[in-house]
Amino acid sequence: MEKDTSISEAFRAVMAANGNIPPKQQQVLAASLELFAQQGFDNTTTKQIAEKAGVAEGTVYRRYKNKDELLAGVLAPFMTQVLPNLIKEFAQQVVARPYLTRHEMISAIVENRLAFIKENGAMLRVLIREISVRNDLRSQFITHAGPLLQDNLFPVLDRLKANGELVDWPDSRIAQFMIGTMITELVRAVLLPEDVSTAAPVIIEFIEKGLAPK
Amino acid sequence: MEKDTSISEAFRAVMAANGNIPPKQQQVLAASLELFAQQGFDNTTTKQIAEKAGVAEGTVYRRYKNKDELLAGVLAPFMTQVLPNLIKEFAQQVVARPYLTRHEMISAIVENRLAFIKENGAMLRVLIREISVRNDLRSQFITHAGPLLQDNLFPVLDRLKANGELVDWPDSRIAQFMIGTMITELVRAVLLPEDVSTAAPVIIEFIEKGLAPK
Amino acid sequence: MEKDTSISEAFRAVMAANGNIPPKQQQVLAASLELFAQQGFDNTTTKQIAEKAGVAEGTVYRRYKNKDELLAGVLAPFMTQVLPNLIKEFAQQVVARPYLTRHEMISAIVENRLAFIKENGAMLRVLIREISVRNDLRSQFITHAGPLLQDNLFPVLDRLKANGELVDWPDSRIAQFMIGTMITELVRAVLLPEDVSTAAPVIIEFIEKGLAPK
Amino acid sequence: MEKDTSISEAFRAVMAANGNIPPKQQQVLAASLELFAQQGFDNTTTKQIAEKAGVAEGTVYRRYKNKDELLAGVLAPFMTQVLPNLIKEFAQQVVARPYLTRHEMISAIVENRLAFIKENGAMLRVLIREISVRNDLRSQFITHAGPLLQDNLFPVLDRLKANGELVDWPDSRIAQFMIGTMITELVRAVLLPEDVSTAAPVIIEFIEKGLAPK
DNA sequence: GATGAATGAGCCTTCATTCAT
DNA sequence: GATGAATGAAGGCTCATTCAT
Repeated sequence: MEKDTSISEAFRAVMAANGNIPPKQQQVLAASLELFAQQGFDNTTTKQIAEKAGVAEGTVYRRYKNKDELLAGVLAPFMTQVLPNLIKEFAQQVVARPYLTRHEMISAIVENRLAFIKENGAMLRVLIREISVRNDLRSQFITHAGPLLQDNLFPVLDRLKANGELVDWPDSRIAQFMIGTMITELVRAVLLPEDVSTAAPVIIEFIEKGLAPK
Repeated sequence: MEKDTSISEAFRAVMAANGNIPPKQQQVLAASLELFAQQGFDNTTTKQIAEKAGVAEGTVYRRYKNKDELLAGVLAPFMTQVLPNLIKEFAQQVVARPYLTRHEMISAIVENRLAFIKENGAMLRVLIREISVRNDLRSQFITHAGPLLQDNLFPVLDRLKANGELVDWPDSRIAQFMIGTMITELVRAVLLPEDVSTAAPVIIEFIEKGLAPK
Repeated sequence: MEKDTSISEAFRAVMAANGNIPPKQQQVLAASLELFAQQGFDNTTTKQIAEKAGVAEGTVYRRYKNKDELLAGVLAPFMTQVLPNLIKEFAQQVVARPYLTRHEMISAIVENRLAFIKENGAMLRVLIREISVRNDLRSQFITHAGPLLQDNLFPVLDRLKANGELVDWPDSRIAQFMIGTMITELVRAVLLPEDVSTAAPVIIEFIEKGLAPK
Repeated sequence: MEKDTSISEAFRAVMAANGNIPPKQQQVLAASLELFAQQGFDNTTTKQIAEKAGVAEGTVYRRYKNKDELLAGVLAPFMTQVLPNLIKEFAQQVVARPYLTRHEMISAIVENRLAFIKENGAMLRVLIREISVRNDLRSQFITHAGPLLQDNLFPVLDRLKANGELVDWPDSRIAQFMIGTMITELVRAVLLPEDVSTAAPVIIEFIEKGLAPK
């Protein structure tokens, strides 16, 4: 289950799916992601990208008109493909079970989403870093992620609340705690890179107890 | 308790305490912090800083040899003064009570630390953003924050664990959940800036339940 | 007498005569002329030329080694074919008449040369613009046009002068005034594009009177 | 009366009048004009300008945000200062005389305007070259020069026409012939640079006869 | 012959930094 | 100490040109 940490499976899958992206441009995207994650967008030069991708600098600009569009090109597939698939996949696992318990739901989310988060850590780090400073990205993210949660996660939460399985807080708050707690694992990986303990069980327990009804 | 979202009380206190920082340089620091938080370090020019500070560009360089030192100058007081004071203040509130409950501890942390986080949101955002990309800052942060937690928070956690008040997880994990959950409030403020609901009680309840022993 | 403002009859005739120019290259030449006239040589990219010509960028380079040769390819037929034919044609109209009047000569020149100038305005504009900056083009032009005038126009002028029909100025000066006055019509067309008044009679009158003997 | 052909008196006067243009920026303007005239705007690099002006490349951008504004900076004083002064100066010479002859008027125009044209040849060449390709410049020129002629030259022409001194053509046409004929001297200077004969008398005679009433 | 992806030199421009006043 | 004009290294980007298919 351990994947190449620099370029995620999901990313590669997206690029493969987009069969029309020529290989050199895929190398450019992959190199960009890696460098953006390591050094930040602003500290990465197009020359570095070209070198790491093994292409000329001009090639970087064949598909992407400028550096900003390159960033968009790196993040867009994540927002429009990876994220939606992920959340819908979750919904499918869960929506069919009428008597879902809190534990089952949270396990379903955490267990393979956590692997996903670690696997896509680079992309997530770039996304989070740039969202904090780019209004266009922020609103794009809200536009994409908001409805996804609203349509796929919130109905499940409401059902659990109705069944007395879940504390009666607004859905947005519950999502904040669930997602937030998972993301702390990303931060932990940055601050304590040597730590490799499997965190999933602990995280599941923390969220599960934290979200129990009073 | 007065809030100034751009330049925090704590920041001003530090600068005032450092009586040897001349007023123009304080303006430079304040302008830098604000601009770094709004636009990011890399997207902020020294010209913008000079303008907002009401000084000439050359003046920015009197005390700070270069832009990197200016960033250090903005963040260092936070790391070396604000953060230590904050944690030690917490320790004093808590260390004297032999039969501290989990609820009391978490309330003590959340209640005024949350206000602090919001108040110093700008600084924290700059810190978090730059830590993710600057190794020097990251190790500096770990060097400073690690021992502080080790010395002031972890003993308290150990005592609560010994009293059966707290789940038996490693201290670092407990800290991760506590601090992480609080920081989700920062993120929430960025993504949903219009939301102003008081989150403290909910956060306390979530952490408290989440960290209860099985 | 059909006008096509973008690609002149004369130009097409030249290209047709040069039977060895393949059609794609003719399209390239035509597109180049049009774009050079509209935007200037330097502001025209080979990509634009390729697009307008409906060929691939590489095809532009099959016959013309580089962009400069393309410019030469556009202007050369004008200099070596069109211009000589034009002047010789004029000479034939005029040389046979021993008692040519000033009016007859100037009418002969202006009347259909003016149509020619307007028709080939694009080419002339490119030529004039680039001559002012390219020494090779300038000397090439002088080499071609100088003898043509010398051989075909100047003898006629001399005869008229001998007959007391023409003011006794150096031939080069007389040519300057005749050609210059006609070219003002080009400039007028650029500055006042909406104006379409027939200028020929006025121009003939102006030159005719201006060149009368004292 | 011979002036430095590269940087005209008028240009220097304008810059001196604009007392607020610092010397380095004047050097930049002068170098730009010279290079634009010699090589054309597009073939001149900012590096060349900086070198010729004896400044760093960055200095070129202190006053002018980009290369286009530099071109505007070179030409604007000509359009807004030099040209108006020139035409008004002419009007003063001529407007007071109720019984002005055609010869007097044309002499007044040609005699020192011709010197001016040669003196400012560089600027005029840049202006003419760029007007043919830049719509903004063209309309700016029309906006400036049109009314100037309308207000200062045309009334004089009308008076002469009323007095039977001038052929009855539209003012714009008369202006076209007068100005056009003078500008042929510029072209002649480009094509026959070695020729230094004084052309003024011949030009005056040509225009004067050409514009005589029938 | 034709294509168009790829190249990379070189351009315009920005901006952290210096230093004479 | 303060100023801000000047610097020049370095970055983003363009586009004429090449060449494998």
